[in-house]
Amino acid sequence: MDRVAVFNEYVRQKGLKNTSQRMTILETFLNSKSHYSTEELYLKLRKKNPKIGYATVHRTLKLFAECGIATELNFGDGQARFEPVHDEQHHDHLVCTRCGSIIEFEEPRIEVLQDEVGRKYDFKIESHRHELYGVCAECSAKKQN
Amino acid sequence: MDRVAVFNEYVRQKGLKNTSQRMTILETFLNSKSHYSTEELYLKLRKKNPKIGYATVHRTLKLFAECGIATELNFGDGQARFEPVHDEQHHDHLVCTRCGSIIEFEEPRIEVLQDEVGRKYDFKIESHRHELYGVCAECSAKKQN
DNA sequence: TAGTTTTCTGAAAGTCATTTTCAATATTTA
DNA sequence: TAAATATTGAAAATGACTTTCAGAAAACTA
Repeated sequence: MDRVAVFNEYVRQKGLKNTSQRMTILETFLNSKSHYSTEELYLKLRKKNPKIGYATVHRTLKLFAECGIATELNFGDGQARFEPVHDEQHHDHLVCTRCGSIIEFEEPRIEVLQDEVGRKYDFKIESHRHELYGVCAECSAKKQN
Repeated sequence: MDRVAVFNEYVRQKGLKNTSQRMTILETFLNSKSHYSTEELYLKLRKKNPKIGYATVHRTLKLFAECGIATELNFGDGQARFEPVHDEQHHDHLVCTRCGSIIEFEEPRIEVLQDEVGRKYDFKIESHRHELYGVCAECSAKKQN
């Protein structure tokens, strides 16, 4: 079931309504680069439809996260970011503290060790955050300021 | 060099001043349980000195993080938390989403894999965040609500 | 399909943690 | 000790997010 279908099903089951705004936001969200903040997506959406409100974008992104087609991220810059959930393997992020670029990485062996930690503490892991902050290859190559 | 000395040295080198507020905050911070939010530490400090201001507590905690004797944490509850840096091995956190309790864990093998990820992407890792969210043993044992 | 019910929307106001401002105060330097 | 400079606390400002509310839109019902 694709993500649009998942969303429609969620809306139906919850007795919510399927509005044109929600469809526009969903479409734009799914076709965007990952890791948009609410603000960024809002600005992008305004170009398509200048009347769309920030609150609606925000509420809709929350709704996406709720129904499992988006993941909320937070890289410590004080703005929530959202990325579409994809079918591929789970990934975490490298965040460049110079240019803000975000690289996704997968490391199944870390996931295994995480589960091990959970078992050790009798802790039921439901989610995790794992981010590596530093300087990306491009920024390292540039002259130091 | 202990953490008080590190702080004094930092203050000296930067041409800052060593005030009684900073000393009180440092002392209280180092002798507290980890993971205090600014608000929590502020309330605790007010009992010692009711005239101390929130802004001063906040500024001083930032200063501690700056000079390396505190780590700023953020567990997604919208409040920054700080913990004193200790000499022991680096640790990360298990955060219970029911009761808010925080368990520290160490897993050197994860650190090794992290470094490997960094090398793979030619990324200079400076810091990281790794948090596992879920239900702690105590909350699991309690009746479900 | 028209009427009814319910949810949505966008603008504006509110919230909350954090950050800044600024005049008074304290520390450090000369 | 005076002069220079940094710090403090209260209050105001900021900024991301959240709520409110009246009008608009969607879904249900007869």
